[in-house]
Amino acid sequence: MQDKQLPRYQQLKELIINKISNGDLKPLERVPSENQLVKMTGVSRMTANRALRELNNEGYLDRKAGIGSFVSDFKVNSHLFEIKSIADEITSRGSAYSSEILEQSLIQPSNDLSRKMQINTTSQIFHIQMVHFEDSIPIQFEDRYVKRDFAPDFIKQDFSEITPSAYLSSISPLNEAEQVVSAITPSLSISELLQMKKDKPCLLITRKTW
Amino acid sequence: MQDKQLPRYQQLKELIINKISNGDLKPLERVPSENQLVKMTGVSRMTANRALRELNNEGYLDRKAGIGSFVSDFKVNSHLFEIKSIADEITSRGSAYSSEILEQSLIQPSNDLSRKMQINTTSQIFHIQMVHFEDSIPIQFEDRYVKRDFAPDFIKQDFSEITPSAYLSSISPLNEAEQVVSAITPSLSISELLQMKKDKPCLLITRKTW
DNA sequence: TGTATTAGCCTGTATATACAACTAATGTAA
DNA sequence: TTACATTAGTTGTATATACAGGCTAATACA
Repeated sequence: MQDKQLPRYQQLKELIINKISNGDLKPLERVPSENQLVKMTGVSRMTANRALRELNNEGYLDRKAGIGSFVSDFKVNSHLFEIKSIADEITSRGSAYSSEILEQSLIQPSNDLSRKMQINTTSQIFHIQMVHFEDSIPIQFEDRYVKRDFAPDFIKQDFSEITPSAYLSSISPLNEAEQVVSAITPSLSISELLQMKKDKPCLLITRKTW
Repeated sequence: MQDKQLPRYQQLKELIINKISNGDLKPLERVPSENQLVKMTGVSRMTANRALRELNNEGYLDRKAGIGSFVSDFKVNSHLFEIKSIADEITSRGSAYSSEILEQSLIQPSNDLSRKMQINTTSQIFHIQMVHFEDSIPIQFEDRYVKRDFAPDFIKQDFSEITPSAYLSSISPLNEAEQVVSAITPSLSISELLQMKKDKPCLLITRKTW
């Protein structure tokens, strides 16, 4: 694909991003200092500086003069997009968060679903449905599909303890999202789950992350 | 406030950003090259490079090797946030855009409005209401308030030719926005303006830009 | 023992220099 | 005229060097 090689500072950046992605470097963990990178890779300090500085600007790292460079805690600082966990959002409002699992299973995708997820119909997909509560008031219904390959242990999780979003972030913190927001009048079953008055509108957020 | 002076690359960045903000440098216009900045300001080429490179990363400039550095066209590339003009959005879908002005006046803000806009009640505020059409179908009702100080000629514009968003962008392209999206059932008058069926939900976008 | 100093690490910035790659304009030879 | 080479200006990258300033731990000293 890309025949010519990337610049060295970019190689350094990707090396570190990869280590973060595959869990080799965990949040808050120390990354090699500029001088260590110089010794390890043979580049000059300025290109090591550029790599770390840009990773800092992009939110991957936190750097402090005199201390060092550390992997950002993505749970706190969601820089790429506001993929805020609904649980965090509720607790940050000072309310109590709880949830109820309706469905948690391993399925074969329908034709429509496999097309949307760009997989073939023989792949396996986790499916989870749950309701999120703020102070015992149901405020969100979640209907989520996750590739089995991406999160093999997804089905084993106890999502009354950790939300799917939080769990998936812990596996691979680097997500981008594409979402469409629209206003709908929910179906009767959903409307009942959320204890809404009949025909009251709500937001439908269709989101795809990778 | 900030007693100690900013680093030189940062001073350079702000100098250029200011020239863009006050219209001294217009979109697509050429900005001084690295070597010109060296001669003009006495910095080394590397710090001029850093200033321009970061402005490029932040979306203020477009740079091409062998060509030069140019102010970004913010109408096309809205990097800060997707404050896309409704007109652009419609035309980019290949549909025909049109609009109808309902109200265009200069008012004194109510107590509530002056508080929301953080001004005093003696300031003057432009008020405009209009409906946006996609292929003759009404799809958006706009209710906008603008500080007179910010755009003194706002009231003179012919918004059947240029949308308020586009006009305000042309005055000051660097906007940030804070917006809240919610689902509502619109009032009867709005619902009629948009030719919606009664009790059909729609999106309410409350937005504040500066 | 307690305190002050120092040494050594870290990031942050700034400079001078060098070479590569790209582009547009210009000059030159066929 | 046309085709090619040259040249100058641009950004992109990489290095070596230097100094400032923040922080920590070891060290020296009273």
